[in-house]
Amino acid sequence: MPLSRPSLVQIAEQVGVSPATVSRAFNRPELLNDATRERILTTAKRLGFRPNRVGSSLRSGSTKTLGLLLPTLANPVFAACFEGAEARALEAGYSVMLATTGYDSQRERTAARSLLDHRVEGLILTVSDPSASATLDELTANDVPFVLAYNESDRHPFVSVDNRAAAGDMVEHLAACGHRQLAMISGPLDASDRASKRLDGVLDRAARLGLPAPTHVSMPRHTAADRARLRSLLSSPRPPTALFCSNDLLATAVIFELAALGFRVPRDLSVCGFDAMAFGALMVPSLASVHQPSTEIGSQACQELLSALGGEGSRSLRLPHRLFGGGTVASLPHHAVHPSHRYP
Amino acid sequence: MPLSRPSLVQIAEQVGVSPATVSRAFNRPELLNDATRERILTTAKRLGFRPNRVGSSLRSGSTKTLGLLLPTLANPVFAACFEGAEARALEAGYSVMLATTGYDSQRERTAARSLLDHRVEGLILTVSDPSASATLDELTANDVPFVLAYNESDRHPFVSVDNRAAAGDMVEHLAACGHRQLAMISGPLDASDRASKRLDGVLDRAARLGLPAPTHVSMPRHTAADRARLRSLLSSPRPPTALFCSNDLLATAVIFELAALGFRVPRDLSVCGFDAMAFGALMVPSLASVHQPSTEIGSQACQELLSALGGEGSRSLRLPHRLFGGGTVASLPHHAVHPSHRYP
DNA sequence: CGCCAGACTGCAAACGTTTTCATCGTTGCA
DNA sequence: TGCAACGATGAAAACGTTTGCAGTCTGGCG
Repeated sequence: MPLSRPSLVQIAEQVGVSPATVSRAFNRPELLNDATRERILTTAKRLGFRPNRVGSSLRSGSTKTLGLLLPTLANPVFAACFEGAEARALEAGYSVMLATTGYDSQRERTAARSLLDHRVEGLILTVSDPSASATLDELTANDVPFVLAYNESDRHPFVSVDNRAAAGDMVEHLAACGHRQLAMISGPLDASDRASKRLDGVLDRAARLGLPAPTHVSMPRHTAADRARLRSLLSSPRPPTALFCSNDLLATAVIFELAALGFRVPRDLSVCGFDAMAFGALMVPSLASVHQPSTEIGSQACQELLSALGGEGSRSLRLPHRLFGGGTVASLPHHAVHPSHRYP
Repeated sequence: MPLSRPSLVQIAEQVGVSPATVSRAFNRPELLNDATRERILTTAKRLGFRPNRVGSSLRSGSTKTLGLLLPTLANPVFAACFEGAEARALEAGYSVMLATTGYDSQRERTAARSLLDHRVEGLILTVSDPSASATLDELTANDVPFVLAYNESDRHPFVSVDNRAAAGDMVEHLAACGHRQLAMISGPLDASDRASKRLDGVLDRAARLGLPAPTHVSMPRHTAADRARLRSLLSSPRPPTALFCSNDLLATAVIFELAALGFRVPRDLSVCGFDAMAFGALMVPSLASVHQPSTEIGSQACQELLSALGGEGSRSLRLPHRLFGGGTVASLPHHAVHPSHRYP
């Protein structure tokens, strides 16, 4: 029952060997005589010794720790990302230090600094705008390896889906269901490049399909729907028949507010989201959405970071997305829908 | 553009003072002559110096880091707990190291060990069974301060709601709505003492109210509903009219499976959950549930841990729960409901 | 003038490891 | 027999801080 955990040297004294030998018993066991190794290991266990990573990190210069910097865990997408990254890190013998930013670029910087102060060896992070991020500049200047998650960038390694294409696919689905007048609903665009890319994808694909230009409504927060803005959108001269929300949390909030405004989904209006969180599939009606593989985004980002640390450099990855048709999108009855446009 | 970040001594050399003085410039600025302090701080900034916490931790014996050990972040309850704890820790100048256990007591132990190896100064954790947990024993033996979150225990400090009472209150609500034959649905009881306490609460309160003894069905996982078990429950001689699920995720899954079995909620069957995750309020119909203040559980647990570290000892706290009536629970029409039993 | 307090700073020893280099037997082989 | 090579271990110097102690200098006061 050791009051303060024993150190290497205490074990060394007990066993009657040098500290170096004890260290080797844990790190390079094959170097030791079987007998000594056993002797060391047993007394170590008896005294409840575990090597102090602080000392080890200081001397070796490696903390075996990765930093993870995400907007919020309230969005299950990021929670899954963490779990993916954590699992992969664990396999590689790394630990993970998590910090959240609340979509705030100020906190983004201070949190990143804090992680660096702890001497994490690299970072996985999601930033507001990777093309103009003080945090990323700082990381680059300090030669800290990092991999972006969810962000897309042509200057930095990232792991994400192809947000443009994914949003486009959803537009295609909506069009196939007979919708022509679309609206995109998002949070503040400057706090999420994902939302921007998705909006681009929506506009682009709509144009390509010959639909009238979708309108865009920006909500004050990423996950809450403002009733007034919603009302004014729907009372415009040519109101949309389908609302594409930039994430599932927002989509759910929108559906809720629509109910309050007297609109029923999907009878009066179709709604879809993005992320395909597990929850959406259980909603009644189920939420139409585009699935992005968050756990894999986390684990792959971790994988890329690890190989960067291993000196192999890291690629950027666009993982496949998948369209989830759902009950919240209805086919407009008065439109003939070409069979090839149907989704399962 | 420093290739490897400079150290205290480099700054000291640059400025022409001793390392001790540089250290003081950051930790005890009031001890220094204003001029020297300024000189140090500016060159430190110029060279991009930030004190290395590894060295600092080693020497001072304090890492200013807390460990957080939770079952899974896939449950928003725990995600919120993290955010609460993180925020409080940040205020106190602490960082947080998070690890998840997946409800697995094996991983529970190894993850706790890993956190201790990092020399976290204390732990906030949720275990399967606090009354028989090898992990807790180990923590106690090593004199590591810790606070349980969500668990209740008479041997260890904890922060939670009163699960028994909370579950009881929901039973009361159901009874007030005219339900008499209840069923409790949970995951494996041995992996969650919360579920056990809630079941106790249900049985106890039902007995007290003179209801027939509720049946209990255990699902293989905490968040997934097994269709077969559900079917057999509902085809029993006296099927329940209301299902109390031990958490909201499970409740949602149950509602989904019920739909597949042809039951509509709440017309054919009432369903309620526990946790009152934000999401449930947005469901249509909204999910009846018992709210537990997860963010506060996290921040208060952190608070208690901090005061334990400060030597003040830590209390156990039962935070107030709150009943959320919701659309998934219907009043049985053929029952007169006493007005005093109504909930807002 | 002498002395002391106080303000400021430096010296050097830790903290718990890892790792290079050296040491010392032993063994294999010519 | 001599020598190289090898296996097993130790000595000691780092890694970047913090901190008790001691030192220097200044000014104030008797």
